[in-house]
Amino acid sequence: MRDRRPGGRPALSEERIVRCAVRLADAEGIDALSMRCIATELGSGTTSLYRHIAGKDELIELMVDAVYGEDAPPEAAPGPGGDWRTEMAGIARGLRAALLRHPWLAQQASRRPALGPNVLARSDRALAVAGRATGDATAAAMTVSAVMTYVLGSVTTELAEREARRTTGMTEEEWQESVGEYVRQVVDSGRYPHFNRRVLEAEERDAGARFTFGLDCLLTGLAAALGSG
Amino acid sequence: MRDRRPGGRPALSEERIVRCAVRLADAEGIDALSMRCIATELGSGTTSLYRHIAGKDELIELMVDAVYGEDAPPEAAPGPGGDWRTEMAGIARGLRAALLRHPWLAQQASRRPALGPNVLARSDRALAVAGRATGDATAAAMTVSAVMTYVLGSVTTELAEREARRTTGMTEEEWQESVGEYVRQVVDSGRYPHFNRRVLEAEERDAGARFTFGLDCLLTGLAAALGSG
DNA sequence: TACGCCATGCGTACACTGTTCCGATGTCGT
DNA sequence: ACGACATCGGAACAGTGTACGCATGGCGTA
Repeated sequence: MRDRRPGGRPALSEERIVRCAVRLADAEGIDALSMRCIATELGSGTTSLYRHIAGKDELIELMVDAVYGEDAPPEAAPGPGGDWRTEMAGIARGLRAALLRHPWLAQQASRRPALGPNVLARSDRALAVAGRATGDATAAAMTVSAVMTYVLGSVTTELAEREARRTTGMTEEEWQESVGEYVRQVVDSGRYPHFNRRVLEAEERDAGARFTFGLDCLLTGLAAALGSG
Repeated sequence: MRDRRPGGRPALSEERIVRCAVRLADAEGIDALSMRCIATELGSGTTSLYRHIAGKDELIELMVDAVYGEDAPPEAAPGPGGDWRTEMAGIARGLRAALLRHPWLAQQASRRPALGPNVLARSDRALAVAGRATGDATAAAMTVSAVMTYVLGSVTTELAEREARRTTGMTEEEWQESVGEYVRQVVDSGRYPHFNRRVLEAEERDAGARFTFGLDCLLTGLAAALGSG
């Protein structure tokens, strides 16, 4: 009855669905990602998707691993010439970039552990670098864990504000205005003296600067721990 | 028509609703938290809740600030006698404990920035400690940011596994079994040599040990950065 | 004491969600 | 040419957040 694509090749496929879902989640946010939405975008019936994926949970897992498999920026995979610190910093920046590219990714990190093949590949590269700093496999594993952990927390904090802005539909300026008003009110209450001091004296560094500062400190501490181990 | 509570005092209140919601979210997970569920638990109609809170979003914000306001464990607020490093470590452990006590809390951190009064109070205490390490307000702010960020990432990673176990209803052993099977399969593929090395050689440290290791390293690096600044 | 206002509670309804069931359709192997 | 089969998709179901409007009863005021 309906017109079908000539040749009978399937219009839907796991890969097409996942790619479309990633695109939609990037554009509209993970909350707005619904099966009906994906199907409409793909020009197919809603329930047809279930011929290729088991359910929404599995779909999200596939999405997560798919974006972890995106080409890492070149700085994340330099030749093995440099020292391990700059290389590890490169890997961290690459991970941060991936998490920032797909704001929903960090949210999923708190719901299920990422264990897909592409995630494992990233771990493998990081472990290789850490292995150059220490021969102790346990120490190397903990080093990688600490760095990944810091990156995740940093991006999460950074995205929280951005997401709040997006869902409320505020522009950067409106948001600043809104938060500024609230902060001023809190400062005037005088109950948080140190917070006041920060607001009044500290210059506002952007998220990138904060990320780099903390990462440098962490790597310094790791180097110290590994060197004396 | 219905029996009402004598004295006409309102049975519902924002505080009662928030407390109940926190209890339910702790017990059943944030996904199972629905308005109908809260109302049933409270013995009231579903839409009655909206007399006291604006909507689910606001409710969650209230929940977040409520648990941030829970009494911090004593170790988090020692007298100002000790050095700033151990005090900051105490604050970090206190934050970690709060996030672990309410597994849904870390998930919300990636959706909206925490700005409630109780959150600000915690920031204030941390800034006080950081201020003892450096006179530079900007440096102090970045130090606090780095520590909080690390804690959030660490707990997020830790909870991801726990949550996955809970939603699949697996016991610790079943989960280990399930993941172990998958890991063995990956190892046998031989595509991730460093990952293999970790699996084979590294001893498995629990989440608490990993947290402490990374935190110590971060604090070491921060001390170096602040000392030379 | 009697009246009316108004905060509070809540039943109904609506537009959504993910998912299961089952029928229709078209292609391919035999 | 015919039957098996994979693919597609409409209908239906249980569940969600919440807007609307009506009942109810306590309280301030006359």
